[in-house]
Amino acid sequence: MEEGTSKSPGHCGDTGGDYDVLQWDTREDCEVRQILDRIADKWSLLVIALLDRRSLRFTELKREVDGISQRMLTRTLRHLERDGLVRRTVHPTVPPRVDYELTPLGATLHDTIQTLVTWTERHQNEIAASRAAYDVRAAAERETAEAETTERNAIAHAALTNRPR
Amino acid sequence: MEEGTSKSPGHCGDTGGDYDVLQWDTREDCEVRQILDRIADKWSLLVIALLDRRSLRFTELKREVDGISQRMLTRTLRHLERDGLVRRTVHPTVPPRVDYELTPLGATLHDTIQTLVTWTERHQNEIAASRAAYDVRAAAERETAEAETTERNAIAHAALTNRPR
DNA sequence: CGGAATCCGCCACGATACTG
DNA sequence: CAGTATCGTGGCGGATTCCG
Repeated sequence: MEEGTSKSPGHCGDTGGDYDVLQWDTREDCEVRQILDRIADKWSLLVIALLDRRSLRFTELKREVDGISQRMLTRTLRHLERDGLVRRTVHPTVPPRVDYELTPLGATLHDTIQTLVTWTERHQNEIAASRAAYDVRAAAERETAEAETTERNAIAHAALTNRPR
Repeated sequence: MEEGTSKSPGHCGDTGGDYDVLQWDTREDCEVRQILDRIADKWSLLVIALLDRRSLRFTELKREVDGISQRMLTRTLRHLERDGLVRRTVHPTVPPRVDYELTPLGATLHDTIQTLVTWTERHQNEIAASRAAYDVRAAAERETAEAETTERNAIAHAALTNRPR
């Protein structure tokens, strides 16, 4: 069905054998990266998560996402629709009504994403702690470095003023 | 580092009750989003994937990623280090040598990411097909719309030139 | 070798106004 | 209501230079 002809605009992965892990990353023009970038998109995740529960109208989405501009919402939805993750249904009424819903493919993506969100929720405390510790270290280092430079400057200045040889 | 440090960790989610699914998405300042954005980062995934196999030096990393600037590599590594995903080891030799390796936390993240990459690889054909179909439809629509406007213009022009009432 | 600091182009995104 | 079109800008990311 959808099998076969991957016309391969770059035909990245599945050379088989070894680790495919190393295949998808080095090529930045790889198609996997394109899709990943879309998924990684700031708004896509939110839209997908919202649509997973029920289909929504444009304005409902706009209201729920809170912070998205209509421009970005439109773009995001178009992209998701293009990728076959979201289905757009236009009701020829007046005023117009457009419903958005997740396709089966989109639903499977949402499942996959959830594991990542779960990971994030589970480890956000560790990460926060790590960040705090890092910031403390960084601040300390910056301070010592600063002290050293001022001291160095003081020495140099003293050498120049007191005994210019 | 001119990076925007996340002040106000203000513990976003877990207001309890209902679905937590709906908690992490609506708040854009949520910490989960911050972490997700980092993961979504163009280079972070690549670096993590490479470090999963073995620890690497700075230059090795730079050579393997292919396309990254030293600035971005440094930034990426600093961020990952700050989040506790990567450990940085400086050998006080000359010339200097710095090794980067995944922390246990970073390793678990890599595992989680892998499921997403697997999903992408598994469905990239469907997505490519969907995109192609969408593009065809879009092109067709654009063409009809264009035809309509030209026709409309022709009618208007005729009306103005032949019988200006 | 492994960075830090500086300059700068560019485009992604937001705000606004208009349309059907 | 559900978009498109247009313009202005902030910041991301690349190139370059200098330092330890």
